Amino acid sequence: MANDIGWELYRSFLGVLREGSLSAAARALGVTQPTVGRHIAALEKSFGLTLFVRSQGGLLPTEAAESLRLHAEEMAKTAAALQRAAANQGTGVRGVVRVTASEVVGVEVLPTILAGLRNDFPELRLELVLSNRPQDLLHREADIAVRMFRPQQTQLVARRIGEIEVGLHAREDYLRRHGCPDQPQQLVDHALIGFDQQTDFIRQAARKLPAGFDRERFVLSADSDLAQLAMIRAGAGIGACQVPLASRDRRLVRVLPEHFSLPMETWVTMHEDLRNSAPCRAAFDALATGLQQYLAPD
Amino acid sequence: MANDIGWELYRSFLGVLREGSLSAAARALGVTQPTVGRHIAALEKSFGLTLFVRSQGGLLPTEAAESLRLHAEEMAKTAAALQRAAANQGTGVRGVVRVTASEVVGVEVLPTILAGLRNDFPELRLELVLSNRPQDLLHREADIAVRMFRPQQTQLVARRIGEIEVGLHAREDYLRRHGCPDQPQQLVDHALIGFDQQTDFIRQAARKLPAGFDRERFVLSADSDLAQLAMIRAGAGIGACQVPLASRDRRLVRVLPEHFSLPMETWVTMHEDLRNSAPCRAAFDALATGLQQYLAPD
DNA sequence: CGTTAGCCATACATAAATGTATGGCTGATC
DNA sequence: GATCAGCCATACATTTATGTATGGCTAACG
Repeated sequence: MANDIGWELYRSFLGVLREGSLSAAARALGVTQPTVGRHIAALEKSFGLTLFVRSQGGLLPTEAAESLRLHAEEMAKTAAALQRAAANQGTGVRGVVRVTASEVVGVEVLPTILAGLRNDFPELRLELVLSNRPQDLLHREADIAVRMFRPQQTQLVARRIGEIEVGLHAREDYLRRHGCPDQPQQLVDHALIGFDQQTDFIRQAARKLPAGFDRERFVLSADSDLAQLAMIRAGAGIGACQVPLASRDRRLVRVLPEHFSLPMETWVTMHEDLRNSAPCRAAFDALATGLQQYLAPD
Repeated sequence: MANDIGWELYRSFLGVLREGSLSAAARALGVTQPTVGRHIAALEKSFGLTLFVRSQGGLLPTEAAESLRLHAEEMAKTAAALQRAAANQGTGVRGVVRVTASEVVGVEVLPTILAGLRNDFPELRLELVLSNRPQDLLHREADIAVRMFRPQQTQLVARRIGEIEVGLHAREDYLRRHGCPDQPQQLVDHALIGFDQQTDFIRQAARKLPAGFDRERFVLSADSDLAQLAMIRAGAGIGACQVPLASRDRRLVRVLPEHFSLPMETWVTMHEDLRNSAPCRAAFDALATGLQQYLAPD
């Protein structure tokens, strides 16, 4: 049983996996090609197995190497998390804070809030991770999350912001041309902008939808919420979007407000260890107040 | 933004956190004290914060260092997982397989099975992690788990072994002295060996218990299942243990079998990626057949 | 109060890892 | 088919990291 293996080697290993060649990995890692080559050789010797077959134009990973990839990726993630955690540890509001949110919120709502935050704290840096899949706050894939459900785990500091209402909307001129439905059944005659049944939230919400607004009727469909929003704004038809978002755009009109209304609980969440971190705390507070204002503008 | 930090430094960092001094960490890591000292200094410089206050008799971690501890621990765990994964990748049944199980199963049932396995494959090494808290198979804290519940996650290969029955038992001579109860109410007059209400399984099972066998009646209590078992074997009173375990010991007699019977579903589980790993596969099969035999001896 | 055992810091020597330079190889492009 | 751009492997120089040796310090113990 040889001794433990230097963690640096794993880093080179991951580099080669990602980049596909010693040279490219070396460039990415800021070292030279022979160094990476030696690292891989050392690993292969330690493990007693071939990780890459040297071929022209690069190295291609063996099955064994692929099976180790996830572990290496996780090491990289953890190393990044550690480094960020350290950067946020000092005094003063400086460092990098990673914020995760849905695409729509990230594109439409957060920029204003974060810009204001950056204005108050010039030494603060922000990273946005936009994804509908919740990031793992416990392992610090992100520091702060804007989420549409009550967080389950303890160890998380969570603040409930309120409810974002989702409703059907269309552009004014679209409705003028096609008529504005005042009964759900009339939706059949309209161009409906739909969603793919992906997130848990949608699956739940789908049961509460009024008849007439179901998947088979969709004329335009997109898996991206942003694309749906863009289609609504372009006057392509009737679709669902957040009410406070639509009310910013004077051309957008709400459709069937009594029949179609989905409230989404909104939470801002972070790891409890970050309460004492000045930059995270500042970002957390800014997000909470900013989103509150988004929900209920004065 | 300084460059990324060498992963080796994190290893030294964790070493100092664990050992409490540069010298001790150096011994543990197989390097020298000045080296570790330089690593810590390098980290502190990179982060721009003090991780340890140098005091007589060692370094004591600052709050900042403590907040980074979990990340460092996780890096170590992942590195270990990667190394094990690599060791199991080669051809032939060799390498290290980590098996996790409850304490009772690990002490009473597995040794025979694993000894046989080792006999068949001398190059195979086994690590036992005994804990009632389930280990994380996805992150490979263990390779194979013996569990008392159906695994939730996909990505896991699971085989249902059957049901282990838990019943009340006591030693023959104890019952001869104190009489053998044939009604639950009579338990009141006996020395009951009890458990602390810790695991989920017990909390659920507690509801199904017959009257008379509840926490207030316990004369002897232990948080360790092994200690309870030892007390039953020592003839200290009546307690719960696995039926196939008790039936090995001729002196042990089952008590109130009609009134008290808890079946525990038993599963052997591993990560699906390990299906192609010869050592894991061998261990998985051996555990499955071995446990099956434990449940229903011919 | 001296002695011991533990610790950290420093200076210097040594070993190890990295970088530089080069050659040979392949496939693409003109 | 010649040129070029990309890659890996090797030999050699250099930097970097590590180990060795030592001194100073503090707490515990006789």
